[in-house]
Amino acid sequence: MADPSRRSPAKQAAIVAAAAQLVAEIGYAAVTIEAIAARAGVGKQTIYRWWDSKAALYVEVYSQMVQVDEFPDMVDPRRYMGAILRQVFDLYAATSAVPILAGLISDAQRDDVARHALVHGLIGGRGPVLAQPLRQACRDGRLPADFDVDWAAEMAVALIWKRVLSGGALDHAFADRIVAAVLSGEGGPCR
Amino acid sequence: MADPSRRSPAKQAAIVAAAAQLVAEIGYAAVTIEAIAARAGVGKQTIYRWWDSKAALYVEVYSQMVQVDEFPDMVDPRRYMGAILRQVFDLYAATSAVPILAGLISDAQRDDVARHALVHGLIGGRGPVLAQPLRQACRDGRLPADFDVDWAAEMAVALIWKRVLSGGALDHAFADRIVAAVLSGEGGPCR
Amino acid sequence: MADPSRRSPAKQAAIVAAAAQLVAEIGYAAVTIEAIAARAGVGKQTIYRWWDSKAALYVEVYSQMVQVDEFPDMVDPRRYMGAILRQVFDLYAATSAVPILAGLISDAQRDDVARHALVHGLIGGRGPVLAQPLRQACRDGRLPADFDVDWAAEMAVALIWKRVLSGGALDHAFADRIVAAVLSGEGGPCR
Amino acid sequence: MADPSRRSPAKQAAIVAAAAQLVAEIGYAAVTIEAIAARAGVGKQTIYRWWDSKAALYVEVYSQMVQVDEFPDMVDPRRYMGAILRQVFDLYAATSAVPILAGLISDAQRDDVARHALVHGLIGGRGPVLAQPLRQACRDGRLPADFDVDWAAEMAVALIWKRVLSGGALDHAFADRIVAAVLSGEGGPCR
DNA sequence: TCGTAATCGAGACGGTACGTCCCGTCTTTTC
DNA sequence: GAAAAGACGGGACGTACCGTCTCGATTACGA
Repeated sequence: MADPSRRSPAKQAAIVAAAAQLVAEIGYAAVTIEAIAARAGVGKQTIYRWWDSKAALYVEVYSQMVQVDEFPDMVDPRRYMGAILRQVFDLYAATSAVPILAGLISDAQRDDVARHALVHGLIGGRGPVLAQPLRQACRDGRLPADFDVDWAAEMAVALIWKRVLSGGALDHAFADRIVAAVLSGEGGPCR
Repeated sequence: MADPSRRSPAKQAAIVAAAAQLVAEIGYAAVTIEAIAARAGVGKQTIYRWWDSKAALYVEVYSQMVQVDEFPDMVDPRRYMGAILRQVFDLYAATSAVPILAGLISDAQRDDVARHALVHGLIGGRGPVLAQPLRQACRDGRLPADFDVDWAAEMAVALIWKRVLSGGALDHAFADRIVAAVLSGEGGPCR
Repeated sequence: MADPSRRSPAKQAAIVAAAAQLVAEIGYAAVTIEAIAARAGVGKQTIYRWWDSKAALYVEVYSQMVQVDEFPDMVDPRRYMGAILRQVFDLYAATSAVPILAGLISDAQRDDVARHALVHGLIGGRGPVLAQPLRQACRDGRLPADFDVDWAAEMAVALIWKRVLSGGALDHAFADRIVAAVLSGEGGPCR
Repeated sequence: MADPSRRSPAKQAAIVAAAAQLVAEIGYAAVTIEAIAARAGVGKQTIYRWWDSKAALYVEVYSQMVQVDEFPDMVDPRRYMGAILRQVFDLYAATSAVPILAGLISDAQRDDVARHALVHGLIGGRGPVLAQPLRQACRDGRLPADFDVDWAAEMAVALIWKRVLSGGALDHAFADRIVAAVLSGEGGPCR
């Protein structure tokens, strides 16, 4: 879109904050660009200048919300993945990230930005966070060399999306179950 | 709503057919109730009389499309599940069921009918088709007594939804992978 | 429409009564044929069989309501006309005739039956009741031979319609004023 | 409603013009807001933003159409009133004002804007144009001090409405008759 | 210190679809 | 075999937002 360097940081923050508030208050589906603009004290055009759509804006809101910044040690893949997932789920519990993620998965059926974000890992693929460390572990022998990292990542993402979409619990127990399902069968040798 | 016995079967079929055609032609998101009514040669009200929303209508379209009517033998849970999934995926390949299912999962975030249908397995949960036979197998000893059928079903559904939503392949190979992931880890070959 | 002799008098009465009730309760504009049918315990078709439209039905309701049956002596045109008008206004006060008449005048702009009824005196022209006796009075010399009966009738009707439409008072004082306005100027010689 | 200073004069004119055309072509009752919007090349909402209803819009159309701008001398009330009425009737003959006025009187039975406009003389009451000069004439002695201006105005309006509603002629002869009926009886030639 | 340009709020605008209402006709079912 | 009950095609309603487009008021900067 427009040159992001020209974004007024204050306005941008106000918009993102307004968007986050509104999801919490009325839910993703009920939020309109007009409402965000009004809440942020900003013209509609100012939003459209920087984001193509509601979904595009919420991709940014989501990624600011769910910022994994402390990466655990990658000694044991199981431990690592569990730690990451628990951290993410804690963020989910503390923010409105889950309804946003649900809204984005939903919007991905009609919005290109959301679709692209989901498919290309900004959100769902969790490429940098999930897949790469596992790939490294394979190379290092902490996972079998033929371990199918992509499949593991797909399973994890699938399980998370499913609960996000259907309102299931996203707690530590679920995190452990995901790790078990994704790493135990094939991961046996790692033990 | 209204007394279902007064529903005109011809109209109902015309509406469902029009809805199915339109998804195939322009995609779920682009379909409007008005377009369905026009295509079916029907007043808009005739649609609203019997269905609360586009999603409610497509729940019916979907379940007519994906009618599993030949149930394989339940001797081996693995074989059974694989057979069921392959059958469903064949129906998916032959119809517009996948975009509809994606649309419904999407709409479930804003439409109660779709949400209810999804949660209660009429569509995706595959409750009767997937879970019950597995439960039976546990009771019969063909699966370990402590096999977690609900978790197995959730995994299967999650994997399918994920591919439906992100446009991944839904072929026999995928069916086999689901079976492996869902039944091998805990179950082993029925011990 | 259909042969009126085949009307079931009971149903017809029920329909007319329901129509009268409904005007009193919710006003002419808000009444629908469906509501009348429901209230009368009758199918919509039964109403349409006998009347072309809501307006056509209310023409009948109105004329049953405002039935002038006691005609005063026609010795003095002024007295006669005053008596007639007072009688009509008393009926107006006792029934829902005024809102019905207002509704009919209104509907006459889009309903042929109402327009015809208004123009041809069933309601407004008051031909039989107003004009003819005056015409007779001219012939008898109780009014000047060149007295313009049509103009007198038009004035009377105009004044009544105006108050009916704009919600003005329709009382005995108004009746007297009409008589004065319509008969005094020209009627001088009658005195 | 909205801030009138933001109204686009061009759109507003286009809408009013479209409305005027359509009455002329298909009659007041058959005109729909949708048709006006389409004809004016305007979104429906743009009409609803500035007018509450079809009637509200036509109040404006009518008052633009029937703009009395040359006021005759008020020396002789009879002459004055006759001149005004002839002027108005000439405008009626030259425009679609009569069907609009009929439609508005009709709509006043179900639309508050039309009712208010009619009652408060913006349209039919002709309050400022008819009543005030007569009132002045009373004060100046050109009419008897006890001349009932309100009644005179009511009679004039009533007669006009009646012909408007029932399609009677609105010509100079009618204008003269109104003047005669309204001013001669009580007033005599200003005595 | 001031013009002058860019920026931005506010929201009007054309447009699309919504879900509702009621019309007048047609169909089914019940008595 | 008539008529209640109400489904039906149709058309307009008034509303909600979309994404684009003016408009002034407000800044912010170069002269």
